[in-house]
Amino acid sequence: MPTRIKDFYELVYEVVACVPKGKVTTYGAIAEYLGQKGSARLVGWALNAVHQHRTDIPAHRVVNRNGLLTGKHHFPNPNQMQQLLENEKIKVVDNQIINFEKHFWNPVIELRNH
DNA sequence: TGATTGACCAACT
DNA sequence: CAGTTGGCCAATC
Repeated sequence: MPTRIKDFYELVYEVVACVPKGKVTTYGAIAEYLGQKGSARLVGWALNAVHQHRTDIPAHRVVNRNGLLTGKHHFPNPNQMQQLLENEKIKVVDNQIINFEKHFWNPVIELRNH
């Protein structure tokens, strides 16, 4: 079992860790930032095991392109994801982020020269 | 080693 | 408008 994290995972974690408080991003945006637009599923895979490698990654700030909390069931406590978002002034109704566009944080733009 | 699946997305039917 | 398909890559069976 490798003690080192896969490069792809590292990149995903780094991007997620750079998401400011009160902002959210999407799987597709991260994949696009990594230059692999079609690999959004890999971002999901990376986050699936995120808690096994890094427990300090705000995975609750990553949702699908609809602003839907598709990954909440993969949290230790599904309610925690929504709770954390609401704790950051992000309103969530019916597993969906209100004013998602307003809270959207695009790594491609924010980290373009990073 | 081949087949299947997965916290996705976009295009097509 | 809803369901299907293709694509991308890694992990599991």
